[in-house]
Amino acid sequence: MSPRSGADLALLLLGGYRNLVDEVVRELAARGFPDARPAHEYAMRAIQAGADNASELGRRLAVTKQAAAKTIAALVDRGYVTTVESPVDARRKQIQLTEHGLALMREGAAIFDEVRARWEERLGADELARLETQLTRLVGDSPIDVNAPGWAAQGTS
Amino acid sequence: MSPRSGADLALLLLGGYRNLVDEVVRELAARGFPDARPAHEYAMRAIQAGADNASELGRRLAVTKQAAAKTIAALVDRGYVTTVESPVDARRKQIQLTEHGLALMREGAAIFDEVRARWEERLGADELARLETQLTRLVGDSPIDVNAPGWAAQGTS
DNA sequence: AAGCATTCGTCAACCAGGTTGTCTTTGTCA
DNA sequence: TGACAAAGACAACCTGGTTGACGAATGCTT
Repeated sequence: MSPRSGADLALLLLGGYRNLVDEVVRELAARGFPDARPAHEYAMRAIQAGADNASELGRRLAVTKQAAAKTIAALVDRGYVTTVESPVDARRKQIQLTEHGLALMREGAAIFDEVRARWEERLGADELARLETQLTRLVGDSPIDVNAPGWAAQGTS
Repeated sequence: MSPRSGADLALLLLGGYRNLVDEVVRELAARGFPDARPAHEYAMRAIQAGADNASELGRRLAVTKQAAAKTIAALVDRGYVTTVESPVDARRKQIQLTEHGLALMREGAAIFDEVRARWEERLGADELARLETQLTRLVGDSPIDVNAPGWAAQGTS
């Protein structure tokens, strides 16, 4: 039993991610956010955590500023984000979550946590915590750095 | 300490997958397969496991037959796969790995296993095995079904 | 044997989320 | 003041998918 090849491990990680994210997107659609995409969640988390322009957002998500600008355009389109001119730097276009954007974040976090709770039931709290700890040890050097002060304070309940 | 929100868990899974796959692609490039993409690995695993035409490949990878056909075209382009007319069904185009394709699979499996070995060093064999077991319990119902008789017999050493 | 439904592959158009490269505008600093 | 760095925008392109429409081959039923 058990996979135990490196390639299988990759498939497990990807599968876990997909299971989780697919469900969140599906649920978000059912709860009034039919146009939310996975990438939006992450971008908005980074914005909430302090990325207030395209270049900075790109840095935090480890993508180019052009890619970040496209994502921002999509978010503005959908009404999750607005841009305002920076009073201090005429080059900058500051971005902010709208009320609608904040509502999406609250709902998204709630769904993520519901899925996590189901996983906790399946594995037991200890085992899930252990799994997260070990994953953190493996992934500590990930380039995706969305978690900065600001996010945690938001509350995910 | 520790993340412990559902969204953080998603990021961990994605981060782990990316770390692993990025390294494999980078190493494959260094070892003579500069044109190998992550999707190729999975498609070729499915082919090796018995998917011998575009429609079947699509089913196993949980994508449309059109997407599978594009992947096959890319693999043929790169010399990893060849197609032959089916003797029994004139509609079918059978696909097979070439020698070059088999070489890629061997090298890819070896690299995956090297990374896994490094993770094992970092976590300890027990902890990594435990992590894989728990992930398997969470992901058992993944739609990606690449593992069928045929692959395991190939040997990944 | 005929007729119909299914399956296989393919074409075309499109989308999401990225990339590189080039450019203008604006800011900073020596 | 002049050189350089940084922000945003534009264009072209790539990968890996999607839908929809289709003809040709096959299989199933009557």
